Amino acid sequence: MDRGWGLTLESDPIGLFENKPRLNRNLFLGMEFPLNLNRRGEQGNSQPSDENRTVNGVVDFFANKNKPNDHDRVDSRAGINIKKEKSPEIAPRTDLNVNTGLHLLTTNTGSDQSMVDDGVSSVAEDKRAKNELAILQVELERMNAENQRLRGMLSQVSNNYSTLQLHLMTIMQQQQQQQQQQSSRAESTHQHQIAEGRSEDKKQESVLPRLPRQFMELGPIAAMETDDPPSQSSSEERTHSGSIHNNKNDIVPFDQEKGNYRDGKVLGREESPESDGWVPNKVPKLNASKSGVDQAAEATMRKARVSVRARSEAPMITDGCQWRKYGQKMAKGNPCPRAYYRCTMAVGCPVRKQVQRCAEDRTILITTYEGTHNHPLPPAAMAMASTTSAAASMLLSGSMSSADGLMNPNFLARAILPCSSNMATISASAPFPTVTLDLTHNPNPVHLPRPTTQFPFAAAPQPPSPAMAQVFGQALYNQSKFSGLHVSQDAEAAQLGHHPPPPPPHHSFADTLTAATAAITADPNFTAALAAAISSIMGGAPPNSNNTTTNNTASTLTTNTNTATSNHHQIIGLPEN
DNA sequence: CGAATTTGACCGGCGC
DNA sequence: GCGCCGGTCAAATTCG
Repeated sequence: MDRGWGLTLESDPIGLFENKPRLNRNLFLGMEFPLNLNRRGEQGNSQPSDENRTVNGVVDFFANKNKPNDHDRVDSRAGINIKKEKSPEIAPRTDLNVNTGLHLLTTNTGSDQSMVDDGVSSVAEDKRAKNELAILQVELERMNAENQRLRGMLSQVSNNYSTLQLHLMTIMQQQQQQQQQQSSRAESTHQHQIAEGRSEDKKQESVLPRLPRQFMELGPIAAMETDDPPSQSSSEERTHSGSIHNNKNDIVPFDQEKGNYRDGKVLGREESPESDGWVPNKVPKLNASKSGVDQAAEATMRKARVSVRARSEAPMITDGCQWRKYGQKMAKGNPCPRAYYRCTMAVGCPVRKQVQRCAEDRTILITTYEGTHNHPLPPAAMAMASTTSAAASMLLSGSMSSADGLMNPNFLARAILPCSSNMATISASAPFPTVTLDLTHNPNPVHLPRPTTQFPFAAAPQPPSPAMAQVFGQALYNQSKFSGLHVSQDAEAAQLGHHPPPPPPHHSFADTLTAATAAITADPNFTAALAAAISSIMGGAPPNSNNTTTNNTASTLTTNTNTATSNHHQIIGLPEN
């Protein structure tokens, strides 16, 4: 059960706070550190669990303020904390009376007080401080009222935004349906003249340009569609997701108490998805009113998964997002339990992930992501999310456009990574294709240089462990490779095993990453750009690197795909060890 | 005391 | 139709 995280800044899908209410954004930013550092109130002790949930004070502020009955408490905390805070970080701001006044207040009651040796002037100062305090309180109340109003506006605009997007999606689907009908008519007309492959190409052309963007930009809407497709009458009809196992072809006999997870009484659960914004992992049954391509596209869009294999002793990869565990199960063929998490950075975010250790090598942590975030992400989360989105988009764009793409294991691999069928074999099998980013293998020096640059965890104060830092740094690095914007200056040197240069400055990487991510997601021809970038990189453009990573940590980007059927999972193209 | 996690119950697809 | 199985829910429990 979700417990009302309320509206967060991340759930600002239209960038309202990026544009208009500058004053309030400043207010929140001004409160960011006091709230974050001292958010438990007067005692000043912060609760670790809360801090774990807190990416930054802005997020936390919004989340708490919107919880019922928590608004006043948070506000009072803010006031108290600000008064307590003498930190120079709360700089006077000409555009923000609250902080300006508080700064004056703390100045008067703080270090400058020693300068006041005259009793009369001290009383006067005290009076003045009290007056300012009263003014500030009034101002704070006014700000709170304005915040409430703006929050209401934001909510309304968000709703309108969602409604419009749904409407747009409906129109786009209708248009595409018509387009495909025309296309199929044309195909049948020229059936004897046009080769089958060319027909498939035509279909690809009509489908491909739209889907990646749909995935990247309309992900939230796609997720909403799952819940309530406007043009689909059978919103209640659902099929179940296919199984996703560990990425090994292990059919290890596994005896477990099967009765634990089956049988029982019927329970009405239809209300929960709407009430808490959570979209169940269900795929609507194929609707007869839709074309086969549409159906496959929708199903694949929702079910595409990206699995990340990484060596880690930690129970979970730190990917910058906030997750809540909602289940754990024993999966067949793996003695290690599989944990289920959902993203809690925004209300109703459809992204989930499964975390499970590999049966063969329990140092390998398999994290499988599904869905697209419906909220902005911090840079650290952006890295992983964009990487997985990129891989999923890559997969979807190929798999949905053609039956061959779905059935041919090497379809995408040949198209995208012709230089290496071993490292980057990709397959996509209906209904739930999975791309595996294998970060556990050493790089093949011929095809891929050893990327050992350790990147910072932009949103994490400290990595959970050096190994994790390397793993996730690898993910970040891979992201940068995907973007094609991470310029390498020592390609050949690294490829030849020469001593690599020192790592790039950390502070600039986050910016680069953000820019790269933005560039990726903004590219209308995402798939082509991505393929080109990867091809060029795989063709021999090694990145900056150093020798800080041990050999057993993540260093190979391998895009594998599971051929997922209900009981058999085939890994194709796993690098031989 | 609120939030996060745990864990048994339950659902629904799919294979036999 | 039955049973297996992955996935999800939600009450109970734990944690900070």
